[in-house]
Amino acid sequence: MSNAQNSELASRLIYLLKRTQAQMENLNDRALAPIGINSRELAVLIAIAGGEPTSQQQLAERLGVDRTTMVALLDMLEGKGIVSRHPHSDDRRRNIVELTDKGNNTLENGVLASNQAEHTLLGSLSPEAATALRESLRTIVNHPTRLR
Amino acid sequence: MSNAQNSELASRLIYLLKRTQAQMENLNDRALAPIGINSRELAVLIAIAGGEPTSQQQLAERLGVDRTTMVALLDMLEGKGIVSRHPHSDDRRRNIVELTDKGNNTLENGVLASNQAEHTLLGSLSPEAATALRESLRTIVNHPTRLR
DNA sequence: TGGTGATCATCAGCAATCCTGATGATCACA
DNA sequence: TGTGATCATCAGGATTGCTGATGATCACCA
Repeated sequence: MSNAQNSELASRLIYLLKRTQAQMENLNDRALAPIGINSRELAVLIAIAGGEPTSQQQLAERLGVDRTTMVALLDMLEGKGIVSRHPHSDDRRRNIVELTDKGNNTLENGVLASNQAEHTLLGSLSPEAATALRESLRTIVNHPTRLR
Repeated sequence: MSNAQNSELASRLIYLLKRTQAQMENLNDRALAPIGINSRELAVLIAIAGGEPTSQQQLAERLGVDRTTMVALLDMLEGKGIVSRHPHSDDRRRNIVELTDKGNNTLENGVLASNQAEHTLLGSLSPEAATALRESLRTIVNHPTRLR
């Protein structure tokens, strides 16, 4: 059995990725709970803050979620007073999504909490291995094998 | 802005892991489709083959899925004639889950297809980086930060 | 022998997530 | 002016996950 480890569950990438992602999400959710948001919502805040004010659809594409999912996500965040929707002055089909003052505050605290969660997840790796992991994932995500 | 990249979405581990996992699952599902199973089902087959014949609950724990989810998963696989359930002779509360002949065949072809999918996912990494990625994920999964 | 509590597989039900396909409002452009 | 495209939204279905209950079976002990 030359490459028997390849047929073991603990070596399958699909298994390792799913487990690691679930662990990261769990750590994130617990770190963010005191702030009143979850992992998904923090991602939305980062996406809003990290670029030009854009329409909901562009925001959804940045995040990799469906456009209809973004509606519910923003409904929730707007209900918490964290984001605001305004019709675009030049194109009233679009909504400009912005962070409120409270939203900026939540984003700042959320990023700090999430950094801590990442640190916990990577605790068993050397700093070099942790950096390499992040960079490898970036490479994979930025080098998408056309999925359609 | 010393570590501004840390507040960008493309550097967040939660984002990178979710995207990478989704890509892996997509590649796997497409590679496995001709065989008649999906990623989750292949994982079940590997878990069954990779250890002692066990109860459904032990199997569920190996895989990291809920015990009630395993019921539906096995219903599907049994319907396809890939696994079989037999009451344990010494403890008739338990079901012994085994691969049928067809199941062993499906497992073999499935692993080959999944290897190909992994190769595609890792195509943009050097062989060393790919190995390091897999090992780092193994380390994280095997070093669980107690999640409860 | 009988009784008590634990374990197993299963099921019903609920919540979260994702996607498809529609709708009405608005825009671009000929 | 009108035709087709784009935007946000909504309704609905499919998938997945979990909680709690059920009936069968077991371990253990009085």
